[in-house]
Amino acid sequence: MAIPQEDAACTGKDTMFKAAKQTRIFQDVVEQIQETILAGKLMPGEMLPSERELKAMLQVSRGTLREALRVLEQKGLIEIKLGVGGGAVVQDISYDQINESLALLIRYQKVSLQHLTEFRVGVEGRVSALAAERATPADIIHLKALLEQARQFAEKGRDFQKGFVEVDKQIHLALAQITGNPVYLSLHHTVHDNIDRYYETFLVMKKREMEENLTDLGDIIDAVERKQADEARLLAEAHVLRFNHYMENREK
Amino acid sequence: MAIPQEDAACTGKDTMFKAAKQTRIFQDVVEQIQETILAGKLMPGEMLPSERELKAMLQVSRGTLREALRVLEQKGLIEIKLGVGGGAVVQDISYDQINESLALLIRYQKVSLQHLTEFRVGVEGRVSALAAERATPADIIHLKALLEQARQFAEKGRDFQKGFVEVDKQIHLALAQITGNPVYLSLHHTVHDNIDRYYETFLVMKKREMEENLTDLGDIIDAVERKQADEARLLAEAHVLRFNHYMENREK
DNA sequence: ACAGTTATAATGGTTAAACCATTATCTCGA
DNA sequence: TCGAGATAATGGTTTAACCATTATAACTGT
Repeated sequence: MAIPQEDAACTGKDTMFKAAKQTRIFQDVVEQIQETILAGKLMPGEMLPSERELKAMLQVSRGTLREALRVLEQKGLIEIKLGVGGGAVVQDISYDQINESLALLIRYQKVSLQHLTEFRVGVEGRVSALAAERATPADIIHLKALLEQARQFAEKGRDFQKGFVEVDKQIHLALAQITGNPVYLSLHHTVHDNIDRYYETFLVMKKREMEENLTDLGDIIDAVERKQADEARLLAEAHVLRFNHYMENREK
Repeated sequence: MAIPQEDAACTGKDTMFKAAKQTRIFQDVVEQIQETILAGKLMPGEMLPSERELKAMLQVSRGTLREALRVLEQKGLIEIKLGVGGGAVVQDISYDQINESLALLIRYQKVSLQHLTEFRVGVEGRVSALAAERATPADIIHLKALLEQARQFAEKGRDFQKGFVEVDKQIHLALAQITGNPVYLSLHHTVHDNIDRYYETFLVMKKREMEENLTDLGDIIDAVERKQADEARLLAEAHVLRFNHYMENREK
């Protein structure tokens, strides 16, 4: 089922009419190049013509063309390389743009850690439940391998906290992948790119807490293996809350 | 609890070092202006100096300055107005940028309607559960007023489908607001800006289906009023699924 | 023949000055 | 008083030149 597309310029509601004439030529250039990329005529990794060629093709000045390229770069559609053989390279879509948007929301202080954590509780719960319904035997093997890595970090004690936290993250990533839903994958990156700086600053886990957390993860994976969606959801929710709790306790 | 901030330029992981010297002057201009805005020295609605003044203040050429302004505009931090008294106006943060990012993901065909709906099921379930825990008497009154509007549309029949769907959306928005978590508010807008075009294209509800849906909404609001979080969650999940079902049935 | 060095040229980054298009405001006349 | 036109400030565009970076070619010494 294909999603009905719409001119990317108007993502809002009043799509009935667009401005009769937009005086901004660079916008037109942005749209032309963007459509070319999104239509698949330019694949990730391929290069656009050089600025001097493009300006001739599009019949605009170099300044105008460069303003258009800045917009496309900011959208994450292209990346510019310097020097001979340089130029605009088409990028594969990534989470960077969404992440930066959320980062701006945070910096505008519309979103606090508490908000982000509360949201994460819901997402991880849902992800774990879906994973429980969909995990293949191969997925379970992968999860258990990650769990074993986590166990080794945990038993080595607090000096290996960083490694432990990293594996913890990978387990949640693996669960998101098991859902097969790219929205959860995107959110995983977005949330962690914006929440990890916290962990690096405030999170300090004792060995006992790592083991506690390890038990959480083991229980979640166990519930997933037994395909107990609701149980997995509740365990994951509690796990995220507990994880966050370590941080809040340290802070004061 | 304040979120530890980080240079906006590097949202990624390897924040240990940044490029020793970035040759791009306009990036520096972007950062200077962005920091000024995010630090609150320029509030939404206020204007930046004119391009000719700015270029003098920043000691850069107008072309370079304009490339920086294009980036800031694309980030949603400023908006440019034409004519006398025109210029760059600082914008309040909005969901537009996140929405556009998601729209790009969809157009890159990484996200389908099925994915989006599945995600929405989880979110609306969680939102309803949180709303059940937090709704004030005033919130309940507001919800019931919206429900009454929906009832009136439903009883007038299919010619008022558009109005009915609109009120349905407002109810979900109200629930998101009750959670008090701006992340859910942002997601509501993002999901709907990207899913509504579907409804406009494929959704056709008979009077009976509208009444069915009305019952759903009534049950959810009832569960919220009785503070039955789990019940509200299950009802909301079923509601979104059913809503989506109307569309899929029509499509074939 | 090879390795290291230098020169070349293509490409993005920047500057400057001029002109065009839009629009708020002022001025003037009916 | 009000409308029409003039004025000027502001963003949008063009041009042409130069700077900075870098892949490649040419060169040079061993």
